[in-house]
Amino acid sequence: MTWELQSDRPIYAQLIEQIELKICIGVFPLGSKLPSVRDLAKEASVNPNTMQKALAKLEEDGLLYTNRTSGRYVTEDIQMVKAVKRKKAQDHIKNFVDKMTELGFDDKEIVRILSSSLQKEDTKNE
Amino acid sequence: MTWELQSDRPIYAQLIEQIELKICIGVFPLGSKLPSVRDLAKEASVNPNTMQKALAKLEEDGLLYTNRTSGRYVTEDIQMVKAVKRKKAQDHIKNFVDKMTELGFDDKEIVRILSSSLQKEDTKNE
DNA sequence: ATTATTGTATTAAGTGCTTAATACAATAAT
DNA sequence: ATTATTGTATTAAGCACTTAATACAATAAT
Repeated sequence: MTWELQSDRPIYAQLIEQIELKICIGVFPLGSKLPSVRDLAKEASVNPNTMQKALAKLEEDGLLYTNRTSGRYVTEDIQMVKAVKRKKAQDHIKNFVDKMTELGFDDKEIVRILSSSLQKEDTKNE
Repeated sequence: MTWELQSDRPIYAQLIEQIELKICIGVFPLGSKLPSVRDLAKEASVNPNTMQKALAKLEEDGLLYTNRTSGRYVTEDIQMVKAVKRKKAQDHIKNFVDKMTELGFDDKEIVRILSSSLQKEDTKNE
């Protein structure tokens, strides 16, 4: 997985989400050391200040911590990471259901449409 | 339904989405006359210029048309409106599936989690 | 004919985000 | 001891978005 940044939302907010995701799925493992701010910024093709802004927020949330000049590390609190993953999934679900409900679909229709949509995807590789 | 604007994305983009939605679900019926730019801006608590920017884009897309000083109207092309609704639903589905897949859920899990999530909502009113 | 309403355009100011270019203190590496 | 790397902070500039205050032409309403 790489960095995918769009121009229609603040970059720092997208960085926060994507770093959270990388932690959740193990690209940045529990307790591991992160690349430096400057290296991460290069990787993502953003200004170091922008990356720093994102990292500061994640640190504030407890997902990262800093050893002054040794570098930045991912939390070792597995419960915290699991909670983040759970919250992300629930947010996606709520957002999806809200949007589909706005459009006029009821719960049964939402499940049916999603299922048939995934069904179609399956058949593409058969 | 009213206007729900957040500060983390351009307002004009949110206006476009919400006006499209209002057309899709009949708040602004096919062929009907829209309130004036100034009135819509008041309703949504935004600057007339911002509302104008959104309306201009919708007109460019063909969803609205203008009679120079008589006002602005919703298209009478029901197929176009249906297509917009279909696309919106598909976009929501793709976005949801992509996000959940990123998090590590496979197709079956996605359907199962969504179903059980909606199930829980049901039981709240029983 | 006059007035009010329509969409549209322009200019100026303020805000938040991003980049660029530095700089500094702490400490790991040599 | 010296050097390189770390996170962090500051200042200036540019950009897009938003608001505010106007103004204008066309035409519906009176």
